[in-house]
Amino acid sequence: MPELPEVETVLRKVTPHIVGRTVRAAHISNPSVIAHPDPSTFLDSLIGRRFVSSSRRGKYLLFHLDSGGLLVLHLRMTGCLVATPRHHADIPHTHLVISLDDGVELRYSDCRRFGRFWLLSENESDSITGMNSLGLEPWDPGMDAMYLHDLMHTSRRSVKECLLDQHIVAGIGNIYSDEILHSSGILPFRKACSLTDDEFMTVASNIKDRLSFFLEKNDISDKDYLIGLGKDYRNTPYLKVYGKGGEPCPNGCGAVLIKTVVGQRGSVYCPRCQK
DNA sequence: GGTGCCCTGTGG
DNA sequence: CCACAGGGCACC
Repeated sequence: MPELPEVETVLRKVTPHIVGRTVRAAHISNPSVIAHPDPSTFLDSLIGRRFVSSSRRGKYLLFHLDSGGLLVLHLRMTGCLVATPRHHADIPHTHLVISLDDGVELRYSDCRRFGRFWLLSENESDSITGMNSLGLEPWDPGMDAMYLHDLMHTSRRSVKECLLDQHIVAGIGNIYSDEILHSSGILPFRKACSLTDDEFMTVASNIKDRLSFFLEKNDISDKDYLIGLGKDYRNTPYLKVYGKGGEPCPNGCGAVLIKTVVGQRGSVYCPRCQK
């Protein structure tokens, strides 16, 4: 479920509760969310370590350990990460609980179990998470019209498929690709190679603009984050097209939004505003 | 590049 | 009941 703005929100809400804290214990109740064949090595590398910082790359969360190791998490569709007080009420589908030295518990729940944890030891080259082949971050200064042009102008894929391709720009998912393309006035099924230079510029600008907008809208208090179990993303009141097929275009153009499938993903667009 | 698959829950 | 869900991988 979560796309970049949601993952960044998870990072911001969880980080203050874990940095500086040491892992006292960890319990895996479902090893399928641990990417390593042997979860006990995962636990061995984690227990006793201190969290020194955290960061994000695309939709991956990175937790840096004092050992020089790196705990990596991808939430995929339904992953939720929350820091709770000790003895907080059980959260359904909890697969990993990391207990910290101040009593806080870092809990991972994931209904569909698509999410994954990895643990990279210091100096271990990362050939397992997929992070090393990610494209630029949306707000990287190099993520501009020329960058998109270079990676997309010979592609026979649709522009939407390219926006969803994490090797091009990291962090865009199905909701925000639709929002970006509506704001850009570009049909999702347009071939990427058909975009003009002006359109590449518009898309580059709207990627930054829309993701910034939704990141800001996702701001949430610690209390409400815990109540919502980290999945109350608060973007829905502000979505213009996603999930709104059959409704009037929010631009007031008079057309009705169309729901279709592009690149195997549900997609909504305005047949009048998007060319 | 297409397709299936990993899973569970929800809505039509 | 089936279709679908905000992700990404392995496999042709």
